[in-house]
Amino acid sequence: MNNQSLDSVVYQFIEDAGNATKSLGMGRVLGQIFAYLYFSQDPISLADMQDTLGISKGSASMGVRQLEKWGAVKKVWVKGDRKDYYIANDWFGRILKNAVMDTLSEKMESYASSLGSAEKSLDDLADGNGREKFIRDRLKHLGDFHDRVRGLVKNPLLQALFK
Amino acid sequence: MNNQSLDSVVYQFIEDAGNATKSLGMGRVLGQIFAYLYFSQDPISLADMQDTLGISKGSASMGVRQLEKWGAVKKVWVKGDRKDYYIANDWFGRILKNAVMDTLSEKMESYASSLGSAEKSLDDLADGNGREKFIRDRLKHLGDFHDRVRGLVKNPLLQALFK
DNA sequence: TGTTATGTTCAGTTTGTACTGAACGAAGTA
DNA sequence: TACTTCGTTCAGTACAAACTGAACATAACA
Repeated sequence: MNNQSLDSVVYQFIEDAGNATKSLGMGRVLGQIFAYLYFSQDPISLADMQDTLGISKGSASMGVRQLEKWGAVKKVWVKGDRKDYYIANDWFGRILKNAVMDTLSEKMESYASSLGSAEKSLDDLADGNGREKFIRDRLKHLGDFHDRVRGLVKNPLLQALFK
Repeated sequence: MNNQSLDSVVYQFIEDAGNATKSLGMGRVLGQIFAYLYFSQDPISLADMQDTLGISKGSASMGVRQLEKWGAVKKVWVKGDRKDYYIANDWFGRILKNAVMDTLSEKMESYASSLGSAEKSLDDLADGNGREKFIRDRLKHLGDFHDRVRGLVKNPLLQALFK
């Protein structure tokens, strides 16, 4: 019932959040920073993060910038202080959507490019024999699926679920 | 228009697929194996994979097992040969769903467990002061989001999109 | 203008993970 | 029963990604 045991609950959660983001391939510090801000009533400076989380200056700076890019945290001004302060955003649907889009959309482009150049190469050496036909069909089937996933992302039904 | 240039198209695609799965955090060999099988008309043995992809025995064995688990490849018997042969499944919707579920569902459980133990700890030291109330509220909000994501996965609407 | 306080960058280091390959097990063959 | 052929396992290795921290950039202040 004192602040220290309250802190220990928060610290535990920060650790869990760090493990979560790490296991998702986003690095440990992202989860740690966000959890720290999310359970803090007051804005937090980069120096606070370094001290509390035991991370380097560079990690704090880069981590917070990544989170800002996804709309997970917001910079706020504290009167009479030159430091940058941050608070957590709590609109998780939006945050998740931004993060997923950011990490996936450029990959989708890259896949489309691979598919396209494979098709083009096939066209150049078309001879209509059995194996070429087979490969062309499979490529087509894969391309169709790619398009469906692409459309799925823009599906208003799915968009609504993130509200 | 000969088999060699056809091969080079396929090899290029295998490389791209390997890069894709790697950048998604699934390891390079999964993409390579699947692409190889997907563009092969005949069943492929583990030895074939080692030779063609230049990977180790262990990688071929473990990779193919992972893909089998997700329903991405299927074991087939070739008459008069003791080796295991594999072919690619082409129902991508099902494969993607299986893979996502497999990698995400246990994580979701783990998150639920973190949330639960944090709530329990809070209950034990409840004093109703400002900070404890704040943390409890944020925890509740996070738990609600977790439940919504959980429900989203089972949403028949979303399920249908994977058909 | 010099000094202090802060944020950013990136080369170097650490850490974690995918992959390797030798040893083993299992199951067929002679 | 000994030998051969495959598939599996897992300790060790190699490699890539995350993190560090010192050097630098920027801006406030005296």
